[in-house]
Amino acid sequence: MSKEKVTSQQVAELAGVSQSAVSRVYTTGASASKKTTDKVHKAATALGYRPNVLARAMVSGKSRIIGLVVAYLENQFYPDAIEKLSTQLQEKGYHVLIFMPSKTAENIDAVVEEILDYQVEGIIVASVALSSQLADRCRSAGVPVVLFNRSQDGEGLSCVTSDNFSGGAKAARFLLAGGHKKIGYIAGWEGASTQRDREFGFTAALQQEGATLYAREAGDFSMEKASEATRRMFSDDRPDAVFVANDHMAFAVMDTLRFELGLRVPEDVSVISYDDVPAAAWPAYNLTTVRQRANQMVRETVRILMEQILGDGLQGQQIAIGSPVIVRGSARIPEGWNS
Amino acid sequence: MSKEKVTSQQVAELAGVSQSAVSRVYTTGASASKKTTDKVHKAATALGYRPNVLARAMVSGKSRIIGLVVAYLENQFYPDAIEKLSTQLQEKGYHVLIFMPSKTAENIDAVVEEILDYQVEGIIVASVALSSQLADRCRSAGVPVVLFNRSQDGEGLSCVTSDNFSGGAKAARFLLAGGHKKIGYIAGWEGASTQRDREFGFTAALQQEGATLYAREAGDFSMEKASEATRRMFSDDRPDAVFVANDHMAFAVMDTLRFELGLRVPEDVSVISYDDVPAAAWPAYNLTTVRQRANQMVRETVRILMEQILGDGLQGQQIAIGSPVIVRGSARIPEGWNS
DNA sequence: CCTATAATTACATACGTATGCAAAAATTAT
DNA sequence: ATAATTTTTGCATACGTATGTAATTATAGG
Repeated sequence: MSKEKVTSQQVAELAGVSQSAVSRVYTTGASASKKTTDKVHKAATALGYRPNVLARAMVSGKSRIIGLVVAYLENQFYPDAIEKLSTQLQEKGYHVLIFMPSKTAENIDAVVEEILDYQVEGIIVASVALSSQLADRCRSAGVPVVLFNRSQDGEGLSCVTSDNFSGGAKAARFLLAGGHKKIGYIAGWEGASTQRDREFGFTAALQQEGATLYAREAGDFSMEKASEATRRMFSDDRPDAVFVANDHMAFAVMDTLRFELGLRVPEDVSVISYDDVPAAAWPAYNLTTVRQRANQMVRETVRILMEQILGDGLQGQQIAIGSPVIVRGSARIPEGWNS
Repeated sequence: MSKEKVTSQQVAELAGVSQSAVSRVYTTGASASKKTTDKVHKAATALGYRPNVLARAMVSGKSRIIGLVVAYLENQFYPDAIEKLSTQLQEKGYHVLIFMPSKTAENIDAVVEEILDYQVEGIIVASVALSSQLADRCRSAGVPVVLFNRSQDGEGLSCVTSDNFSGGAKAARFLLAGGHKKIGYIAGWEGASTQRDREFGFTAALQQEGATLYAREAGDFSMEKASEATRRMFSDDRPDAVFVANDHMAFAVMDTLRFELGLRVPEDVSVISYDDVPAAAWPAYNLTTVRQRANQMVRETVRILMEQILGDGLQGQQIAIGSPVIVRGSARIPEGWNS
C-alpha cells in the first residue's frame, strides 16, 4: 500500500511516448511539440506524476537546495531572517536545508561537511564563523558561501551585515547629543565580528567627541549574562546611559534596571541597542535601537548567492547595509533631534 | 577550479579496490575486512571523499530528509520548536528541509507537493492544517505526516499537541479560584484546532463551576488584532480577568491594558494565557500561562516519525501532552493555591 | 593437509532523470 | 513537388551510490 512511486517511464508508457519526451516536457528550455506535451500532461495528472528532484539533481548537478547554518534562534532577529530567506529562495525555486550546530564546540565545521554531503548549491552561515579550511573546502567544491550577519576575511567568502561600525557610532552620537556623561557599554560575545565592529564604532565616535567609555561589561549575547553585567555595572556610581550590543540583551538589561535595581528608563538611565527586532517596538520596552534592515540584508544575501550559483567562480562580496537609529522611548531624546 | 567532485570510484582506484568495496565501508551493516577498510579510509581522507547523500538516496530510497512546514515564526513558540526538532532529528541522522507557505491562500497543498518532490521520508506540519486529498497523497506515497500543535482527523494522520482542552479548563479554574466574576476570552484564529480546544475547555470548566463567559473577542493569533480586541472588550464595563489564547497575543493585550487603557495587571485585570514562550518569563510581562511542554511535544513528534519510517504503514497516533499552569504575576494568585 | 563453512570481494545492475546524438518528422524555401 | 532547413523524437548513456549474485579468499574442523 505504501511506496507507490510514479516514474517518468510509467508516464511515457501511458502517453505512448519515450521517457526522454516526458523529461523534456518537464525541463524548461527543452523542445517538445504541443501534441506530446498535452499527451504527457494528461498521463501525468492521471498517474499523479511529479519529477523526482533528487534524481534530477543527480544528473544535472542542480539540487535546488541551499544549506542554512544558524545557531541562536532565541534572538528574534534570526527567525525573522530565516522566514524572509526561505520565502525569497522559494520564489527562486530553491529550498532551505537547515542545520543547527549544537552550541558546544567548533563542530560548525562538521555541520558544514554534512551540508556539503547534500550537494547543496549554496550555503548561508548565519551568526557563526567558519574555519578557513572549511571555507577552502566549500570553494574548491564550487559551493558559494555567504556569511549572514557576520563578517570574516577569506577568499571567496561573501558577507552581508549591517554597517555595524557606523551603527555603533550613531548610537554614541545619539547618547552624547542627549547630554549623557557617564556612558556604559554591554558587549556581546567577544568572538563575534558584529560585537567588535559595533564597539569600535561606538568608542571611536565617543573619542571623536572627546568623550570616553565610562564602564564596560560583557553580556555574551545572552540574556542571563546581560543581567549579571547590568548588576555589576550599576552596583555603584552608575552610568546614566548604556549601549547594549543587541536588543536581545537589552530586554534583560531594561528588566534588570527596572524591576531589580528600581531605576527608571529613560529618566534615570538611557538604553539604546542594536537590531530592532519586533519586540523592541512592544510598548513594554519601547526600545530605541539601531535597526538592522533584515529585508535588505536578506535581499543582498539571495542576490549574491544567485550570482555565484549562475556565474560560478565570482569573487566574494562584502556588503554592509546602512543602519538607522529608530528613536523610541528608552533613551532620552536630544533636543531638536532629527534624522 | 570549481566543481571538483570526488567519487567512490576515484577512492576505489586509489585504494586498489572496487567501487562496491568503498561503498560497503561507508554503509553501516555491510561487511568489509579491516585491511580494505583501512586502505579505503586512507584513500578517502587523501582525496577528501564523502558519500553523496543524494546518490545514496536514489538507490536506497532513504533521503534522510524530513520536510517541515511552518508558518508563524513571529510566535516564539515555533522557532523554539524548530530548534528542538532540528537538533533531535540531526541526532538521528536526519535533516530538515523547511517550507514556509506564503501566508495568503490554501497554497499549503502546493507546498506539500513540493516537499514530496524531494523524496522526504517524513513531513512535520506545524501550525497549519492539511487538506484531506494531500493527506491521502502523502499516505499513498508512504510518507508519514505528523501535525505539530494542530490536531485533525484523517486516516494515517498523527497529531502532537498539548492537552488544550484540559489546559483551557485549568486556566478557567485558576481565574475562578482567584475570585474573578467577569471573565473574558480573547480567541485565536477560529480555524485552528488549538483555538477551538482551548476555548471549549475553558468555557466547559466555567460552566461546570456555574460561571459563564463575560466577553469574547477574536484576536486571530495576531498581536495587532489582539490589541484591537482588547480595546473593544475593555471599552465599557470591563472584565476583571481575561484568558488569552496564546502568549503572543497576551503580550499585546497586556501592553494595551497597561499603556493604552491605564489599567494595572494584575490589580485591575488578571491575564492568563497559553504556551509559556521564553518572553513570558521576562519580568516586564511575568505572565501566568499554561505551558506547552515543547520538549515533550518534539520528542513525541520525532518518536512517531521514526516509528512510521521504520515500520511503515503504522496507524496514526494522537498525542496530547499534559499542560501545567505556570504561576507568575500577571493574574491574581488564589489563596492557598498549589499545583 | 584437505574439506567444509564463513567472510570478503568484484562484477554487474538498478535507482529516476537529463541530455548528446542521430533518425524521423515537420516546416520552409526554391 | 523537391530540396534544404528546422523541429521533434527515440535511443543510449551518464550521474554516484547500494546491493544481489557469484567468485574468491580466509577460517575452522577433522
